[in-house]
Amino acid sequence: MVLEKNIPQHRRLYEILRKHIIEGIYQEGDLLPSENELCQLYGMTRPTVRQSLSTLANDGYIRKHQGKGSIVHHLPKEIGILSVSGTTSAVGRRNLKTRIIVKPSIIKWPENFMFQLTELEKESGCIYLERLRLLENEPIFYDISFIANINLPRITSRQFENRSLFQILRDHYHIEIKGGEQRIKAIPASAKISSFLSLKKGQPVLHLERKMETNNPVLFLYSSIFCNTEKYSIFGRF
Amino acid sequence: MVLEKNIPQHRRLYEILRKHIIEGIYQEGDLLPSENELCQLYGMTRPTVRQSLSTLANDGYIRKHQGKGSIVHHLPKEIGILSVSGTTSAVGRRNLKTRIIVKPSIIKWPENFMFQLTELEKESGCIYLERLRLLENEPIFYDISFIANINLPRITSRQFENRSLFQILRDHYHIEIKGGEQRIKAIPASAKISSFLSLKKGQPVLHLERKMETNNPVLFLYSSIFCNTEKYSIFGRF
DNA sequence: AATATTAACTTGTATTTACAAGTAAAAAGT
DNA sequence: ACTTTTTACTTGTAAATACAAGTTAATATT
Repeated sequence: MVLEKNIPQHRRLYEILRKHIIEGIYQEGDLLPSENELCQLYGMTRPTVRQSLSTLANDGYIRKHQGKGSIVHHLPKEIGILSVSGTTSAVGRRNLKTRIIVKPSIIKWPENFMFQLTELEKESGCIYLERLRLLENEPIFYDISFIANINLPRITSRQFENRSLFQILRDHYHIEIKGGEQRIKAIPASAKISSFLSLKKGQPVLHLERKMETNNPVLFLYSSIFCNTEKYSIFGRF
Repeated sequence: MVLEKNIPQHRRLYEILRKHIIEGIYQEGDLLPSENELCQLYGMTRPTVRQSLSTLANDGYIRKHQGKGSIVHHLPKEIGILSVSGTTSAVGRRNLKTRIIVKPSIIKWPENFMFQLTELEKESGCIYLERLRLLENEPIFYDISFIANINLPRITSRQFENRSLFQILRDHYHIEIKGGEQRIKAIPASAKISSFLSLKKGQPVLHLERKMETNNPVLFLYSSIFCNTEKYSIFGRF
């Protein structure tokens, strides 16, 4: 859609190294080239290289050891969609399908919303949708999303099937997820959730309430996610 | 115990600002002094100040906006023990008590341990303990800990009551938590867990399996934690 | 052969300098 | 009164330089 040209050098190196790690060119336990070598290889100075490595370390791709070097950390082998350690959610994707259950529509915000809303958000109303996400053809997530209807023209008429919501927001509206917060609970599955996740009613389900920040300071994305964790676990780094 | 003298400047500023935020001297939404002002105030140069701010941003205490400044982010108001966003676990502590259920002892590692162990770990055996943690006098966490028995003399004879395990490790053995990973599941409470957490058997319980890395590259801490999330949620930033 | 020392690496910390890019308020123009 | 432009701030990126401190392997010593 839009070709980003002005990517900073440290970002560029970050992406290169990250890709190499994901693709297995650098494997778990491997030593990355030293900072000085990376400087030479990519024509940057050490502070710039160090910034890339620092971000990689923060995102859990490498660990740094003084005197030794940067060591590639093992990738999460479990399901990575909710890991949210990296900037994108591209960690080890499996066979993931998305099915729209409730098509996106503009509604009023629910009473007693799970997060505190700003006045601007309340006035704007929200875009609402429900999706079921299947992993290896098994229903694992039931995802209810709320997005404040701020500067998102024609969003309800877009194709959401088998495309990441985040991808649409990035490609069409230049919206990037910068961070967020979440609350996690274990709850008994309701009738609705249990049927979608093919569980017995009352079986334990993981419930996540998330608020995501974007590069637009007034725009947040909210999700209420129910997970069947009988087979898969949610994985996280810290 | 040991007085750390050689604290780097960026670390020092990080701790100062973090403390000010926690204590409410800087409140949510407030603008921190600009980078140049901080340079003057604390006699540092901008890269040094920026390193402090970068860490604060990473730990979720502030958000940075180009052209605007560093804005104090709201602190997690829920229970912070498992937030683990900061370097220490000092986020908003409430009335938290710890009760030892199984006193620390040295045992062999369980068969089929929840994480892959190194040969060194297997040989060393592990220190095992079980603790119940109460929040406002209600049992919330049941924590089963495993620590590889590597360079930890006399640890089984130490006082664990009402003292953080991490604190003991830091004060007596200079061990700091650097990061880690975890798997999260929702499971039905077993008879044992339900009785400790005063729940009905089969009620949903959050189960966390954690592996924590330390400043000693060969030493890891492991915990299997069961949480009663009826009243409190686990809070996390990303 | 075993131990201690040295040297050559590695990352960590810190200063100095410069310009780019985003934001907000003051100043100028209409 | 309103809009546009300028200005003065903010953070972001990047280079060049220096030394400290941890690690490892080669070297010298015992």
